[in-house]
Amino acid sequence: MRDVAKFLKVLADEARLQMLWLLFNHQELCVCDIMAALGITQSKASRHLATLRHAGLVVDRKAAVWTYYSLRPAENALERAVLDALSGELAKHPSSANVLQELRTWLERKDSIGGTPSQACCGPSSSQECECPTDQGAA
Amino acid sequence: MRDVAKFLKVLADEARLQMLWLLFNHQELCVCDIMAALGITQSKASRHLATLRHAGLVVDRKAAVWTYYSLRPAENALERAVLDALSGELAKHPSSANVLQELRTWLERKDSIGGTPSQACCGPSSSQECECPTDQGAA
DNA sequence: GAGATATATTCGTTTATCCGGTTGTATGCA
DNA sequence: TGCATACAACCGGATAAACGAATATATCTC
Repeated sequence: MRDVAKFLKVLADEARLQMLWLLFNHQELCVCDIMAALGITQSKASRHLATLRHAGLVVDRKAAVWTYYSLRPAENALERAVLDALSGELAKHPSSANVLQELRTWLERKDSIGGTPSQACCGPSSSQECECPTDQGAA
Repeated sequence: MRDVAKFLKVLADEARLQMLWLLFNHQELCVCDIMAALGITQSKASRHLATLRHAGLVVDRKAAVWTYYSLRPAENALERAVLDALSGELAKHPSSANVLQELRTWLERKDSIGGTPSQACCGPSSSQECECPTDQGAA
């Protein structure tokens, strides 16, 4: 009973739900993708992803400097049913489309540069946590 | 998205899961039934039931001094799916049988007295929060 | 090896949650 | 009217969660 509560507690957080939603729709994402899509700090992204990993909901795969996260197939009936219901429910929410759009914009930008997120910054959209120091310092 | 997290947060507590489990199996219960079955304080029972009520998961019906709680039919697909999965999952847990047994023992005792919980105390089982002052003070 | 990058982890603080004990309120009864 | 009961609501205090900032670690590049 306690482990059921613990499992639900992992899901009962908006940031983690958003991350799962992204992974429902995108197979595999690295931490910086999630940071960019959700407009959150690196610290927050990494911490919540660790929580999901410890709960067995996602797995990580390290490739060079990047850590890619993806969903892990549900192990028991409860998990399967809840995640299934969640993916259906989140699809209806207006903010879900937004974060997916943010993610796609980010991925395009990243891709157009050549795969290194450090230079994919400074775009016209989502300039929340993503500051462009060159405009101020180097000009 | 935030309301989904909030909904899950309501479920993510062992005491509240136990209460739902009791109501999955017993249609309508008053606060004192739940206290007795779970061996918790009145304060705790009332608080968690209020949380479930505010979330729309249960409804209360007042009859004289008693407040009877029962499940409220799920309103949306997520709620329905999650509660359904929960009821199936909790049935598998060993502790679930225990609390149901405690509840039945309590209900029998209560019934044999005549419906007033205040006198149904002092039995051989589950004497956790249920002290019997007559043994000490009035003998 | 130095420097840059992507991610993880630690730290101190703030905020939320949960709890038992107490008090408030309404009902029933003598 | 006064007391007991059933429950709700409030009140500190304790525990847990979440946060941003800073630091640590590992990998790549030059």
